[in-house]
Amino acid sequence: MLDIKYLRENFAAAEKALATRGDAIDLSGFSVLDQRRRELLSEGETLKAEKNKVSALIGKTKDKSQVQGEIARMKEVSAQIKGLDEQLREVEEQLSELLMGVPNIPHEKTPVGASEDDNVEIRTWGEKGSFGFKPKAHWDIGEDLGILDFERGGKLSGARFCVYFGAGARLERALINFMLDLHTGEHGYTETLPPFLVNRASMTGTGQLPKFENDLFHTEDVDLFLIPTAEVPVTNIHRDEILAEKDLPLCYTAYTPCFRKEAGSHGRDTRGLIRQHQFNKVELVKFVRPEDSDVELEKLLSNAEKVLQLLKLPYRVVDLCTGDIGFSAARTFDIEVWLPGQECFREISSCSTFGDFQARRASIRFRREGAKKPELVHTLNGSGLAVGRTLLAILENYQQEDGSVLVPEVLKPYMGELEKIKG
RNA sequence: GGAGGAGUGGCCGAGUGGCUUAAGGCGGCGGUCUUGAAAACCGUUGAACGCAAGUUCCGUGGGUUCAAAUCCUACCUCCUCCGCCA
Repeated sequence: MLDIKYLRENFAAAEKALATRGDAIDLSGFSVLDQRRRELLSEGETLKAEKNKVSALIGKTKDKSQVQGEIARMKEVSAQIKGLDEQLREVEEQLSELLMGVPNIPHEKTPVGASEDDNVEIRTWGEKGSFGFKPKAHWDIGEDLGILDFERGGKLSGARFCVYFGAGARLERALINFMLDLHTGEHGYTETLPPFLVNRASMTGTGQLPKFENDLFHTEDVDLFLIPTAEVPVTNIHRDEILAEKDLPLCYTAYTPCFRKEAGSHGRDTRGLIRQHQFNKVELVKFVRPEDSDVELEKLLSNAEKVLQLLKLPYRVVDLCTGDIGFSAARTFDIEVWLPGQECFREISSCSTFGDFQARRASIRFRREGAKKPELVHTLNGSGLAVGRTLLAILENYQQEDGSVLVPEVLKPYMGELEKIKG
């Protein structure tokens, strides 16, 4: 959510900045609602002050017959207050609906652009391997080795589900443990294991609701949602809290499965592990002081890159433009891994800063040493990494001509020292 | 799922319609004393909105009343017991 005061005082600038996102954002109702709200508030509060004063007087008067006139008048005033409060509630609801639907203002460093074609590649790492044969796509490698079974995934659940077997299942588990150990052991993150189902308030806090309910799986008998990313439960850990400055930055990592409807992507990436309704991810989440958020984003990004470097998987980093960043994000770097089987780079991590956008929605604040007033924190998060996509990148990059797949050096301890996955 | 009980400030906890501007304690912060510390003593200590006066917040939403932490109501959460269960 944007700062209502900022919007009031910098309306034109905000509108202009939001326009760089591309899609039309209607802020036209804001000024009228904002002004109406303040009028109702002031009118109601004047009456409440009067009511409080006279009620106290009535309370002090022993002989109530002397104050019958006041009592009758206050009855009238109470009714007026009730009416004003009702109007205020309606105006605030409309205002909140408007504000909750407005995306974040892009960071000043976010490149301006209309679509993903305007994203800026900022670096590449590693050598694309040269194969003496035509590299296969991971769905063929996985099925040939008997470690991925998309057909049975379909039988059990439907399209975009998969069953892992044997060394494939173990490789997924190895990657989760490897990533968590790296981030907790080397990068200073605290491991958390949050709920995979969350309530409406949590989804609203991070920005999935109210706008993107269609993308979420929802439970029928109780009003809960399956998390689309660990960002949601982990960021909401500190919802409605005031943190101590000395505890910042707070850095958490979490493994969770993620559930996405992928509404609107019918026909895209239908084969393989790229776009599943359920996938595993190790997430990194930070709560930081505003002045530290740019530096912390760089660190977060390098923490995610480290995973690919240790796995020796080639990748590039892309600075997303204003037209391509997500609803809540102010700035986003995507890490894209090289997939030789498909001869393209595919997103494997998305590292974002949200500024105070999520913190305001979720009311996550901190108090500076010695300060009286709390301030909003900045929140950041990034994948470190998407596990299914990492597994498929390993299959494609480590495949051998005979159809086997070498196990990356750093994963061997997690794979019982297995050297190679064979059919 | 059934039967009871309970939700008050950072924490504990008093408060059963107006004298609550939420007692008291703990913790935090500042001070006195001290070479320094501890102890003791004194003071101070929530948030939101509003230019301000002021208003609101005692789990959440409704209601009763001139007046609600307090009464009614629905919901949520936690605790105890029973049942079921990994």
